[in-house]
Amino acid sequence: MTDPAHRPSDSDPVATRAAFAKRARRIRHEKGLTIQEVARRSDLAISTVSKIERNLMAPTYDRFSQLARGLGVDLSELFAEPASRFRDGEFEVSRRGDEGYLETRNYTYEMLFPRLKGRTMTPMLGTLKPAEKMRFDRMVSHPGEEFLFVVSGEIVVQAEDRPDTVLKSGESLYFDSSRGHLYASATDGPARILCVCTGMGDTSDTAP
Amino acid sequence: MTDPAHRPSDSDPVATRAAFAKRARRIRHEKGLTIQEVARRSDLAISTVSKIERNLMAPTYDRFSQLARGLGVDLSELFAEPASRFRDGEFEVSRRGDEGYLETRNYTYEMLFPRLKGRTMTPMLGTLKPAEKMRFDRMVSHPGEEFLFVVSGEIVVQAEDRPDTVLKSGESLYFDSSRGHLYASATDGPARILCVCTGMGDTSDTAP
DNA sequence: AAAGCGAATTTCGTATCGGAAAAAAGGGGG
DNA sequence: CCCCCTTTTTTCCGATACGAAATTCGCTTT
Repeated sequence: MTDPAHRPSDSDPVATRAAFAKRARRIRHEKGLTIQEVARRSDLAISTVSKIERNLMAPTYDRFSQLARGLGVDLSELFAEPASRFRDGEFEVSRRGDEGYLETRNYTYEMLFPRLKGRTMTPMLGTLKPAEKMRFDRMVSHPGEEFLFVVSGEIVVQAEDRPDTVLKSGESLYFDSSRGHLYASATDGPARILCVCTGMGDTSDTAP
Repeated sequence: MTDPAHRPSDSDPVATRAAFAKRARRIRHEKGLTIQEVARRSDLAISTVSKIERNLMAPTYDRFSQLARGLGVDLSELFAEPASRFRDGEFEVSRRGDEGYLETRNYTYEMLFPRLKGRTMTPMLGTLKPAEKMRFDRMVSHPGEEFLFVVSGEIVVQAEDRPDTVLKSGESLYFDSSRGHLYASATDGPARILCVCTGMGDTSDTAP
């Protein structure tokens, strides 16, 4: 009915509500709660929770907000469907050199937790070759944020619209990954860095 | 009573609605849209959009779902409080010992980027005292995820429903922070760790 | 000033939400 | 099978969302 031309994201008027209803019920079941329990914790009427879960009505913002509290989830979580979620007591250790290597001409990256699906952060250990031995690649940029910590050695960071920055062992950097960036060792020898990214999904793609 | 900012998952019933209203209007202004334009694209009545933006009513699920479409944003974006958002090319270096210390009986934590508002990750450097010298605190837990890397020394990690885990220098750990946890040095001397959390807002609160 | 005009707000009637309580649907015992 | 207890659904009605139209606001133009 609206212009066929533009489609912002997807968004469906009432179609998504059915999905929302199912999600609400599923979350409740996963947490082992009863309707009355949720009703009590959210200060909603029992009947209201029941109707919402069966998609018999469209809750107002207020009820919706209360429901989230009653379910013990963040408001935005009620919209975050997807699948492989990092959840409930996940706990994994990484001994050095486990697996998930990523070798390029200038870096050697080791993905630390390649098997943990749905996590927010993507940590990796890298070994940087000296700057003079590096081929000059173009800078990389990707959505999300990036935290960089120098474990040993000394590195130089090139970033778009920024003077080069030298970081010594123990120093760190936090920046918007969408700014183009590039690392290299600042000395004759290699340098070890620890790099934690967000917004990379959880599949290995391009190195930072 | 609740945090002034927002965050963990508590969510106030109607208090947050005001923030929601402001956000809706701000997004509309940022996109240079008029109320009627949004009304047209979302198939909402003009008056409805106006009332929602001024917090004169609590829209139903269907309405704010339509509103999101009309604004050209994803539903979840309407709830993701950007507040002070980390944005567009942010770039900050942390030399060791800058500031933001957090000293407790058992740990010494140094918040690495206390000034960077709106970031997703909260990185900190910690020095752990030996286990035998630690007072036995109860485990801490908080929403979000946590990545821990041992910079030097050797540590022991206690976690709920988990056998104690010993991590040596260079090894790391990734887990759901809502599982109760506690760290200590595993040797006679202190240990240095790097800890990166998510979901802590960006104000310093309890140590991990 | 007054007029003109688009944007935003207010008014008002109706459709719908949403709470309290009644009814129904499980689920075990005895 | 009947009774008792818990969980869920249905019913009923007061409260509220929400659309159409009227009104007011904030401009610019003459």
